Amino acid sequence: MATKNTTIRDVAREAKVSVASVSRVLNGTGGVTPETQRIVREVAARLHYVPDNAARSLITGRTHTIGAVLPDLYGEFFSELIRGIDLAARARGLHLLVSSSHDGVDAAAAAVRAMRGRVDGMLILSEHVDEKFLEENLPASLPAVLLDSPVKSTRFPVLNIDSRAGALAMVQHLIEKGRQNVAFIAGPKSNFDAQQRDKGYRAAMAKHAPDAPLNIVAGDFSEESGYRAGRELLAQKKRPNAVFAANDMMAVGCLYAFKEAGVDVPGDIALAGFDDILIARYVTPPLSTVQVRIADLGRIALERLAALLDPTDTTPASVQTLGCDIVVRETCGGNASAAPAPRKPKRPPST
Amino acid sequence: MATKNTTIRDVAREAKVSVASVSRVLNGTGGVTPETQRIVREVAARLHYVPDNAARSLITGRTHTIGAVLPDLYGEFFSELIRGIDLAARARGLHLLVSSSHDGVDAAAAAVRAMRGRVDGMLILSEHVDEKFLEENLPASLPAVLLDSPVKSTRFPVLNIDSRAGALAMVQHLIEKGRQNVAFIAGPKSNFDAQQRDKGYRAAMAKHAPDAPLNIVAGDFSEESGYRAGRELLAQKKRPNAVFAANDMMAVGCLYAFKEAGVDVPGDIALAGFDDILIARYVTPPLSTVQVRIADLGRIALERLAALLDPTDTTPASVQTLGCDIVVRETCGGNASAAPAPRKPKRPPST
DNA sequence: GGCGCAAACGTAAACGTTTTCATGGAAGCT
DNA sequence: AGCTTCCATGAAAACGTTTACGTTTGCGCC
Repeated sequence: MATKNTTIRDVAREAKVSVASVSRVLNGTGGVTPETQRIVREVAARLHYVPDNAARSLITGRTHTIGAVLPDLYGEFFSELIRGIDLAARARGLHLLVSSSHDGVDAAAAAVRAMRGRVDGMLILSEHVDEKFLEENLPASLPAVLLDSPVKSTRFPVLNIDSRAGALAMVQHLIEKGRQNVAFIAGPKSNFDAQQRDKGYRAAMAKHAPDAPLNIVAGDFSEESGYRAGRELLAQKKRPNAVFAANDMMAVGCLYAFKEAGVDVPGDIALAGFDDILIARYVTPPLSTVQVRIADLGRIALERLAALLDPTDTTPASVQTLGCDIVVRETCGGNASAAPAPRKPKRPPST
Repeated sequence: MATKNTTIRDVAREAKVSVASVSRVLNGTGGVTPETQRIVREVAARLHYVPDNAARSLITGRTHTIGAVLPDLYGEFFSELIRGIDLAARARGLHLLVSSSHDGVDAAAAAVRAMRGRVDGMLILSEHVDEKFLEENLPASLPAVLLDSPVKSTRFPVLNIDSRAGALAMVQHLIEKGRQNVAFIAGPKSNFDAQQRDKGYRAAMAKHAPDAPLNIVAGDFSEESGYRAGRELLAQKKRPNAVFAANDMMAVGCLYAFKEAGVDVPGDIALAGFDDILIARYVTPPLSTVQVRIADLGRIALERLAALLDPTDTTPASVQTLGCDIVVRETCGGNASAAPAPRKPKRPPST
């Protein structure tokens, strides 16, 4: 069990060459006779030799690993993001070190620092990260890409979802369907996306329904807060005829509040969410929402980071924004079919 | 940008002590005057010193990282599993290197080998892994825990979901509700869980409804295959009065097939799935299913692995099985309330 | 045949830690 | 006082690679 692992020296000895030659063969650096190569490879295979990554990293300064620092994420957003990152990383021969599940600026700082010497670059998604944070916690030489962040940095590329445009488009759609009185269920104040969606709502109202009153109720992205918001809206003297929730879970909560009160959706009140989570298409009636291509977000972020890793890269840091599309189902009075079409068959989870 | 990172030598020089002392202080090995400690810490903080993990790993042979090798997983199972693992890992000061998204035995082998020198142990969930595979691709000294696997090894602990018992309980429940003619929508032949659920179905039928015919239709865990299976069942001369699908997505597909055909669920046919994915409670009517505590699975697996990492550990390898509970909603003629209660507020995803 | 040159190969330094061992000095004991 | 014991500290080895540099070898050319 505790047998020593075979090292490059063992291979060298067995193959009757120097360690340098073994290294050259295995790395394809060239300058080795085909015959010698054959022998080395044969011996390496026979001894089950696998280079030790720690030693390799130490000398080369490269780990071929990138770190993903994420907040405490649940559900689809998380898995899709990781999937997008992992796929893109694999395509480039990079490994993925994930560090999720930490709220608080201290936890984030610890996570970032713990990656020193472990990764070549980082993908960071956290409310708590600003430029100062990065200056303090990131080694000067570590490239990083920020996801979904308000910071405008000259050093770090930022990749955002265009929440504002998505929200604007959806609210505009509702208004064009003849629902002027659009209410908005807001997300957490501190959340960047929530802020952007709020802005989108306001912009759409100002532009397309300037006479209608703004009607904003608080929420925190949870289903329960959506449910409460729904009841609150029903209690208003003048009920809105459309509700736009800052995310799908709140929209679902709101939907159940409406159902419970016997309010017809979309007959009495139209409803829309944001994110296009899986359940959006399974609630009754299926929920209109704004789709974010999360896996793409991960992929693009990783590609941006990979570019940074390449020393010949000269692309300046910039803020890039990923568009999102509205998907019209039934809750906003669209004309989709009654039963959702079976999803295109994806490879199923193993259980 | 490319400034050299500060090393332990820089700290030692600045603090006017030897590198040994700095190492001792920072690792809390003891044997250092409080005063010296103070100085070292102060200098280390001032210089933003962070130890290089590659060097540390090289000498200690420990990386404080565990690797998770997973197949190409989508959705909830994946994210919950990772979450469970990550949480438990963090609690132990371990990092998590994930390698998902690879089917095929070769990809799995490459993933496993690439982790040499990068991790202290591995969590492996893959159809393609058997004992021979591990012997060939795992360094002798690397501990590993297998998830959801049929292999019985003396060297590697295995952690399974008790799919068989869960399926048995659910089918038994359906029969006890008066539905003797339970049909089963099977999962992929090669999938271990699918096999276990099949066994559970057969066992329950044999024991509690020995006179009813077995009625098994094929599926592949996808919603679409569930939909097709549903239509197939409806076309039978003698329709079953209950359907148990090997996972929730197929149950949902089946449910839409029934809805489309105007079949009342659970009035005409009862329905149940397996996994308790999020959408199970949001379809109409809410789906009865078998709950798997996936995050727990991840947590327990990691704890098992962590125990293996401890050299004083003597626990022998064993096959451990994690129970699962049936959750009765409306599709099996249970008596749950009409609208699902809002879920207990979890921390919301960031978008 | 001597010369130079390039290709193949080997030697050893370097990477940044941890850890063993040696050393010096202070303190405790008789 | 002389002895041992113990503790804080430093010097240096070790971990397994890559790579700069030096050495050998083979070969063609004059």
